Amino acid sequence: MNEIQVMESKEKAHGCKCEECILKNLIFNYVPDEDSYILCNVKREQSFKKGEIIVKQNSPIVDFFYIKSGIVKLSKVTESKRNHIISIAKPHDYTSLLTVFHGKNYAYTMTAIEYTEICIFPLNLIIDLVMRHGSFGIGLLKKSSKTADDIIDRFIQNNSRNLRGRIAMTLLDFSFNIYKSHIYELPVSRKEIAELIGMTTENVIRILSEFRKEKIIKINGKEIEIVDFERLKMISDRG
Amino acid sequence: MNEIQVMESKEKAHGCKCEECILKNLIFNYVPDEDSYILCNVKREQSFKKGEIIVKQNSPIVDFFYIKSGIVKLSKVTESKRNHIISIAKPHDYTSLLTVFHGKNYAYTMTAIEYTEICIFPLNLIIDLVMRHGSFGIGLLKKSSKTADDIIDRFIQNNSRNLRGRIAMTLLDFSFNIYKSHIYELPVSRKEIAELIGMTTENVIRILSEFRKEKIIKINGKEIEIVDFERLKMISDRG
DNA sequence: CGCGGCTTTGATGTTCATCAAGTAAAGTGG
DNA sequence: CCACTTTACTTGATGAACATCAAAGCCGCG
Repeated sequence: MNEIQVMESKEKAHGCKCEECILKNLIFNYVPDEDSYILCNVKREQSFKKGEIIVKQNSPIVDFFYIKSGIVKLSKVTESKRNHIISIAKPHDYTSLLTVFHGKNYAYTMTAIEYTEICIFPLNLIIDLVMRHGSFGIGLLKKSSKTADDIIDRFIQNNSRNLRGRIAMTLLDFSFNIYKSHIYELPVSRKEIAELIGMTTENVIRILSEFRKEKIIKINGKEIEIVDFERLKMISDRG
Repeated sequence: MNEIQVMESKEKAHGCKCEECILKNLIFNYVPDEDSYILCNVKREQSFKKGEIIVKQNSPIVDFFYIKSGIVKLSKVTESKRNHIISIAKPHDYTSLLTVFHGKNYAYTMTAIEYTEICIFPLNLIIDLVMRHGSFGIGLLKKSSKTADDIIDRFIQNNSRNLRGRIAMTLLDFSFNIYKSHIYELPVSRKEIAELIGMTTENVIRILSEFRKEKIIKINGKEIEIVDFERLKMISDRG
């Protein structure tokens, strides 16, 4: 038995490699060993390059997605053909909870905006597990209601700000909740920011330039550095 | 045994009076008889007059609410002291699903905007039932994800319309989804409409007046009559 | 190399919030 | 029940915020 074989055998014994990652997460805490074993054996793992579509709006729901690593955007086109970004999700953060339980087709398109690894489970299996383990259902309910509340909250926050406030909020959001750094590479285009916070691309650019001229941020293509954190926070709060 | 006593005895046998109403509803289908009996005995029913607060934002979560009859608004004040209406809920339509499973305090204030009857269950009981009946969990997940998706959708719809479009959408929404009539009494003030669709009270009034002058609707205080349905629909779609 | 998508800046006009001021309606306390 | 206060409703005028249009540079990709 070489080293790789030993490792593979260990993985089998524990169910699967991402067990630690999954167990850390709220949801999968609740399933007993023998079932998490099934869960692991049935799941398939798939990776997506920046820009690749994970699943398309309106395609029939068959799977349940879990973000293992990377960053994903959820978007939707309305009848008026306008594209809207609903949310930007990070690992463990969003797990395709919305829609899958009540709809026939996915309501949102999921796109990788960085290299992303997704764990894919047949929805039937998830439902079956909820049927057999109420506590798992509670876990999903918690996660799902949190996700929804967060999205709704972002909409309200967004709507009660002017454009400068929205951009400031978005920059701070990336800094705090995704990259945990005052300097980072924007994973989205100016156009996508516009679609996320409901304004035009031109004004996104214009306001980013304003912030640069006011020495609040430094811009280098997609790289953003927050220089004057206090002022950015103030603009986000007052705006 | 007089008639009333006979009826009361029948109710006990079935659990409780609203059993039919509850069973019609998605959620409570999934609980077996003996448990729905508990559910009925523990629940308390309470009625609220127009304008009365059912539960306040930030108060600790203890109960799970179910709208038996009436109309309810969900609202929230942001740090900037602005009030936002998240949703207007009708019977069976919304059951305080958001937040209750993940939060410690209610995220939204619930207010009766018409005479409303609410069934109140201790949240612990609901959680206990999900633990014991996975299918009930599925029911709640369905309902909760539907509710969230609807709210998110309304936000997107709203944000992609100009003010005339928003007002048109709102009037049609009341007509179709709540009153199922082309003539109805608005249950909310102009100010509340403004808080629901994110604009100023003055402009709500202004645009309602415009619609009146353009003979699209008739207004008599709170009474709205949709006269030119086609044009209203067009304004809602194009706006 | 050229095409399409992304980015940038400027000019222009529309949409909408804000301010102001007045009427009507609905509570409130004596 | 009436005077009083407050809240809801209404219209107009003004300016600010924002979308739209236009034009040009940039970059990656076939």
